[in-house]
Amino acid sequence: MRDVAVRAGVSTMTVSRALNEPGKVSEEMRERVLRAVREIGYLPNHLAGSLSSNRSTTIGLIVPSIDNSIYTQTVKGLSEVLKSSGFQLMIAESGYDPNEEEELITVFLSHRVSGLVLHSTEHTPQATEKIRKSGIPVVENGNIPKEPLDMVVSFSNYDASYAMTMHLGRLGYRKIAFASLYSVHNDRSQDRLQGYHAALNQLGLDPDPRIVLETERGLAAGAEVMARVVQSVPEVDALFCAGDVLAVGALFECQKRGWTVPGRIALASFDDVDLLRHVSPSVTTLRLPRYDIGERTARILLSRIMDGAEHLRGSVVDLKFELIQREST
Amino acid sequence: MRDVAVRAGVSTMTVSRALNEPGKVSEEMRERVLRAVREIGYLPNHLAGSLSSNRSTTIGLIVPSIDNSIYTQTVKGLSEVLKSSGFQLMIAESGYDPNEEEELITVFLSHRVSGLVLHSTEHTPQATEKIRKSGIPVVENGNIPKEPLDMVVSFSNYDASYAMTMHLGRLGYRKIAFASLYSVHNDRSQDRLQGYHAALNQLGLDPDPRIVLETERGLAAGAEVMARVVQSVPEVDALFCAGDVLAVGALFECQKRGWTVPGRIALASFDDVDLLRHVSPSVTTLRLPRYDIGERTARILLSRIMDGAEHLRGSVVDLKFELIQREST
DNA sequence: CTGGATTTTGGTATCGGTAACAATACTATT
DNA sequence: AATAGTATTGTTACCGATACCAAAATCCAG
Repeated sequence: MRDVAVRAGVSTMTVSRALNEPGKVSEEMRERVLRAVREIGYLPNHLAGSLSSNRSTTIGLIVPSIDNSIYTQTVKGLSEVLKSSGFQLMIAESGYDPNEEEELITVFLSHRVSGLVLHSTEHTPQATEKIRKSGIPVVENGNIPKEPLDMVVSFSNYDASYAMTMHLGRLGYRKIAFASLYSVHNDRSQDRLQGYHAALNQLGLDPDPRIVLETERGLAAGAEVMARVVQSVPEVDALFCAGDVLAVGALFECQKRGWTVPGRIALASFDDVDLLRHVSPSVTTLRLPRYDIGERTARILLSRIMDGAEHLRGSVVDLKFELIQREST
Repeated sequence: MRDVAVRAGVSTMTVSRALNEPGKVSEEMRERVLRAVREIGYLPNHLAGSLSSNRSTTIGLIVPSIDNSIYTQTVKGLSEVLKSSGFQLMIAESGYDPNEEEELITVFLSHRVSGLVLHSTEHTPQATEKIRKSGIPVVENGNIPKEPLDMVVSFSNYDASYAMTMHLGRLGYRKIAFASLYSVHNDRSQDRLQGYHAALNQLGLDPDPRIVLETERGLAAGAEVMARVVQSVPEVDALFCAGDVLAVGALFECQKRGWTVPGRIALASFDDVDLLRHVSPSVTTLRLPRYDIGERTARILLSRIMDGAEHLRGSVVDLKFELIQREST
């Protein structure tokens, strides 16, 4: 930058202004500086700028696992909005481990990110404390927690699960099995389970622990769950797969065994992946606003950072969901 | 940091050393400093450190589109290795546009990333020039280009496509259709097409422009391609979908129309997504080392950055692929 | 034409660390 | 015990920008 200043015959301060606050500099100066910048091929040093101004243009994002299709839409939404404001995204994965998450939060704070996005809503006390102390805005977006850290942009896993279970009940299914992902350190999973139970209760149906299962992610797991449930409790008439692509695996298993869907057993899923609309029978599911969550998260974060919109502190945005009835129920 | 130094009764230099080069400081000092750090709740400022030392611990990654399942495995591989060395990942998407990519490269260089990972292998001249001038190591990993920017960790799209087409030819298929993604600004796509043509030539089969199609991504596109090809050129006996989930869409279309696979038409795919093994018939495909590419990319980059392994400059790592014969051919 | 208000530009300190070298303390050798 | 050698700690300058305030230039009314 010094070189640019010398070349343009001005002070570094003027160069800085010409580049960052063009309005505060005369037309002529601006051109002279920009020409010098071009001639020298000068590239501003963001590190120095951030250090000096005590403002940064990076946002930290922590997801449990990057290779999960449900996050990518959210990341895309985040990324697109942030890019348009010149912000950068730092991404890391916590592997569903709160301690790992805490570690990553520390690293991000060290990098002086100006905002933090956390998918998980379970954090260690130290993590919470560090974030509070740093004073930067945070958005949680995997669920709507009882005690938010700061802002929340999400949908309610409890409500969604409740809605789908009620839907199955209203369609006349009486023995509704439930499969979800492991619920340790995963309050999304826990809330889904609770929503399911609340709905059963509302429907006047008795819960049956034999048909409530936790499993890992993936097609194979879904297939296995379907086989296990139907064989161990033959009177089951519906399966609600509250996790990832479980339902697809379950459907394939039915096709393989010759169990008709929804004749022999109805099937419902949780996330509207493209696949569910194209398989036969198409699968009833919940459309979750994954992309919108990312977009809205970015917007609310930017308001806080750039406009200092303090009134947004602690705000909770429930983006809702949509139940899509298809052939499988 | 000044506070920590005062509290521990030492100079800031000693604090810096106690934290970053523990070996260069006496046992007693180290403990005294660490205690002060804990008491104050001090968090080092990475920006300042990087600026001062002229070294950063961030790597920039540019992918065409984040919400594409084939990249996530690579990102995971990258992320895991980098994390273990305390490096951070900045991710951005170029939307398949070289100008956008150039813009992002500029931003990343401004942020003084110490390495760059590019999925695309097509760049603007200015982008190439900026990277060269910056002197930082770069890895391309979407393809093996004729003129690499620097290092490459990938597989050959040409070889893979050639291998699959030859495989189909050897199985006795004579009228092999080919579907790929749009090839503008996408040399991966172009290379796949060339591999296909080279194989046809080798097999002594005549190319037929009516059965070579370019389409967008997605299940619907795959379905549409299958329908179009079979109806316009009935003598076609195989379809090679060289892109994403096209093959799954194509398979569903066959099931819907009652075309047996591989009886009426054989089907082959390009990327070994989990799904292809679970559908019925299971689909012949190419297993590409997506995760390994990420892992290896990170390692080679770290060698360059931390050990200054200059002999690695310009190295090209071909991670190969594996052809998986299944029921669909 | 002059004085004061306003805009434009510059000087200097500083952000929070590390590099490079200097100074001091400690060890070992003869 | 003296000296060289090594390990430990400190001093000072600087990384490359921006903040803050001062100085110079420009403008305008009276």
